[in-house]
Amino acid sequence: MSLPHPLPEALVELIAQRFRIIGEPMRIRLLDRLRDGEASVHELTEALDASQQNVSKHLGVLHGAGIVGRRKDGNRVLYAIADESVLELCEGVCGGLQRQLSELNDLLDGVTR
Amino acid sequence: MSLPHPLPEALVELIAQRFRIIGEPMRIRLLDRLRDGEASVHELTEALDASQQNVSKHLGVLHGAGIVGRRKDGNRVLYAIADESVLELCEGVCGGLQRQLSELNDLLDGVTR
DNA sequence: CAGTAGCACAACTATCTAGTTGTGCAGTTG
DNA sequence: CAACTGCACAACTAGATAGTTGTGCTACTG
Repeated sequence: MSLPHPLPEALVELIAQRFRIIGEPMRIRLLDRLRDGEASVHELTEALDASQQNVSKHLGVLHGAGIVGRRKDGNRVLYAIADESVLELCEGVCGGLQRQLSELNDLLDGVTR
Repeated sequence: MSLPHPLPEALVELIAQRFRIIGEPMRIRLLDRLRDGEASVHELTEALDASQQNVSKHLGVLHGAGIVGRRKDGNRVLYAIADESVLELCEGVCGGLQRQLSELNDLLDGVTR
């Protein structure tokens, strides 16, 4: 376990902010789509059936946090995942939820027996 | 990589919600304190210099999400971490931030040379 | 070059939620 | 038993932010 203890306040804020950034369904959807590879705002707009301004806004947040990278190509801007560890965090959440589910299942099994 | 792709919408919402729950500094602080072991609302209130109602409220959210467990002891209620994977998520964030920092450092090194 | 496409920024609004104030119930104690 | 402690719930407010509307700049094209 490499997590400092007690957590310094600055780190608490950083960690919390990071979670808040990815605690938004639209941003997770964007990241999920970007797993297929680099995409333009326009492509993402169509893929997610959202407005261009909205997609651009969310991508701005992800870019500001260093989670996605961006490059220009003519009048298009292409985004790609820059920080894969964010997907690992999603995996971690899924793992944790799975664990909780199976614990619940064990409980329910105990009840029905 | 065990993360489903594409992510089902229900899973997107679950993941996002999970991140939002821990995207709150006070909740991270509570979890950090609970790393020392089980504690009552009163103890947590004093440790974090917050109001009892506020602490109780946040603990309620964490408990609802299965992140902390709770047991009664007389007129005291004791909380403990029930889902350690949440701390692993924090570690993951720290690891990711560290990676970003060192990439930035590499960039700055390149500039100063 | 005029018109079009692509994108990010500004301004606005509705919604959500953290923090606060107030309250009442359960448990403890003298 | 009355007074106190501990805690969770309700109600309220201020602030943050997602989504939307509007806009203007850059790049492309016929």
